[in-house]
Amino acid sequence: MDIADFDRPAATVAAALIGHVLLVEGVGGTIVETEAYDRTDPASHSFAGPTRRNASMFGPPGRAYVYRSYGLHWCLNLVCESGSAVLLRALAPSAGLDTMRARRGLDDPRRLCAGPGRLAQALGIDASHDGAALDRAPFAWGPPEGPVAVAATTRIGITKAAETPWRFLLAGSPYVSRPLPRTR
DNA sequence: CACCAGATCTTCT
DNA sequence: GAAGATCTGGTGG
Repeated sequence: MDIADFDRPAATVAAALIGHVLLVEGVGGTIVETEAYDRTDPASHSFAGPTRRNASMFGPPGRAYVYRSYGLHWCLNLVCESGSAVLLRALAPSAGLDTMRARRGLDDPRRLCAGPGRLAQALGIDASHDGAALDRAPFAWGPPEGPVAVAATTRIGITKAAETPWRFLLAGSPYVSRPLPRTR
């Protein structure tokens, strides 16, 4: 991902990010699950306009938006077009496994980064990263290594706009927080 | 595996 | 003062 690529609709960026490698201080892996949120979306923190918490969502694209979830967890978003962002929900861990295991207090690689709170904990993300530029340290990026099969489905944990298919997955990945719903 | 309660706190109404 | 873009550990099939 080039920094300029973030200045597009969140759903476009969310799909394009699948398969890229994200590292924070050299720790991370391949992005396998994302969700998009934008200004016109009732489920988005930005829906009601700028506030103290969501200020980063209305700042320049290509930066981080970090918020506290349920008073317990940090969640990492990547800011796109003004008022929109992509929530990182899961990685396939590939770098700094020992660091992630220590931060998470468990071994199972499938559970190290499967979920927004878990991912942020494994990467050492907290409020100090809010507003940080994504094209310099501690962040580093790598392109997909081959063809990427992206699947789209509904988002998780929301009550408004629950039917909007803005959750993107690396098809078949065992590292997602929840599998693609069964079709029939 | 499914369901549920509890933890914990910032933000906005 | 209520509501969360969640996670974990418990219980019961």
